[in-house]
Amino acid sequence: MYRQISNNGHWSGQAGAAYSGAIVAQSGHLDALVALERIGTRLSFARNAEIYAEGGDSDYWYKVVSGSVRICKLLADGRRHIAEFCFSGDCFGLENGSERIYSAEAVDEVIIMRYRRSATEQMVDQHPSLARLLRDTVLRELSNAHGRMLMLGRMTAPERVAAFLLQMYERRARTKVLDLPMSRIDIADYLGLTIETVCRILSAFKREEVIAIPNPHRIELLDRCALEAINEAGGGAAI
Amino acid sequence: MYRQISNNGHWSGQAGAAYSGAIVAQSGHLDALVALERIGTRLSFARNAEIYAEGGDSDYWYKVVSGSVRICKLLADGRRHIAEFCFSGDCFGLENGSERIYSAEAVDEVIIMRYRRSATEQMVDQHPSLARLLRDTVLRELSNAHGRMLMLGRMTAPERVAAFLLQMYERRARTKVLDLPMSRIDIADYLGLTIETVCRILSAFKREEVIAIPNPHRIELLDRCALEAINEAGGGAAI
DNA sequence: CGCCAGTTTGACCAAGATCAACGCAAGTGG
DNA sequence: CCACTTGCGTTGATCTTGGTCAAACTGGCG
Repeated sequence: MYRQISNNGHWSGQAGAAYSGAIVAQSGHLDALVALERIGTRLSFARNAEIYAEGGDSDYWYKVVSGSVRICKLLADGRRHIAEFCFSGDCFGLENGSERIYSAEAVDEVIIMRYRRSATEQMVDQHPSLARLLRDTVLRELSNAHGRMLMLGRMTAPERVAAFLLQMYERRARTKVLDLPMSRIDIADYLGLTIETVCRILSAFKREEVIAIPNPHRIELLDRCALEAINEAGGGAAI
Repeated sequence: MYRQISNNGHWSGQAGAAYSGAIVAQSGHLDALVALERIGTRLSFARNAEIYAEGGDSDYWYKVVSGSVRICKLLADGRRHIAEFCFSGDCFGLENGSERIYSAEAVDEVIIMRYRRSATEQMVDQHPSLARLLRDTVLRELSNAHGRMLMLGRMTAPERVAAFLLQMYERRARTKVLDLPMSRIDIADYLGLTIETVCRILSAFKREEVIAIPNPHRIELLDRCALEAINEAGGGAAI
């Protein structure tokens, strides 16, 4: 049961103009976005630093500029669940209630934009297009969540790992060589498996020459079709 | 498959149940709601009828007036997954893409309101408050989905069944006597278990006098604290 | 070099799935 | 009215997947 979290992250105060991903990509609503940009603050966090804690106030929402973030929850008896990984361009921390149900942690070195919720609320009322943009972001998240529910509820361990690899392929670089910033424990807690099972299945895939594992954080997809076949059996990739 | 009852439903229909009235409950935006009402159509469906099919167009979204709806997906090899049960007041079919990823079916006799998406889109731009209302609805759904993910990924079978019973208690009548409109198979597919496991665990709860089962569709919560204790161990109820 | 965190592998175990039979109440048709 | 069917639900016996426990391996670093 080793699972420590190192010291805290640090700010780098200045408001920056870092553009990538979810909201910006599908825009065409530039004035609203520029205004949104103006109310954001740029922050940076060290590996394993806590971005916000379970139980804290949800006064802000965030957008990843670079690096990876995990949204997770630790149960009383040590079981952990990772609800989502967020990569550059992804939004997180958009919540309904006033209190965080999950915490957010930096998987590696992370830079994010932080937006005050109240300020966004006002802007959203003035810019219907921004409202729709935000709503679509949330709807996409909801659709992802449904895919993950299907995975956790009805897919076997190999199907889950295959789906995970394909998902990472789609969401990160669409290249044969996949670099995974997160640890095996993170992957296990994301897939609802144990670290040993994840290892064994990756090893099995390696044995079957479906993937290669030059080092633990780098996986090469040698035979993506094989992975897709495994995943297809379970109803298609989540996400 | 469905018959149209009358062109216009009425929102006041079933104010009441705790969880219900997603949109209505927190309103106070009457003009927008009345306008929304005007673009809705009231429909009714027979038990097990399909409200919309996987793969169909997502031109509409819906709100349950009475009865229960299941949002589900059938995999190629027969595995089935139920993403959500919707009871009176709940919205469903709000989606991002143009195509349905899940189907919706009537669990029992159901009456629903149907809203055209395009019409809603226009209204939403004119009524910022409605936009926020809709977004909050989706955010609540997202939060529920996260709870379910935790359950499917990290909770044991007894924890899931306990969580399910408590959830039904909260969402339907908050009375000792719980009537469950759905079948055991529906429950199993919702919890990511098999029908046999659900039966066995319900029987175990009955043996321990935590619940009584006067008939398959009626369960009495004799000892809600015991259920809560079981559920707590797994990180608290989903929803 | 030895230590430490993370990863991998093996042996064994148990939760839950699968397979099979039976119960039971609501139709249905003779 | 009574056999017969049909669709759930329940229970038992057995099997499999993935979890648990334990030990070995690897690469980085003081």
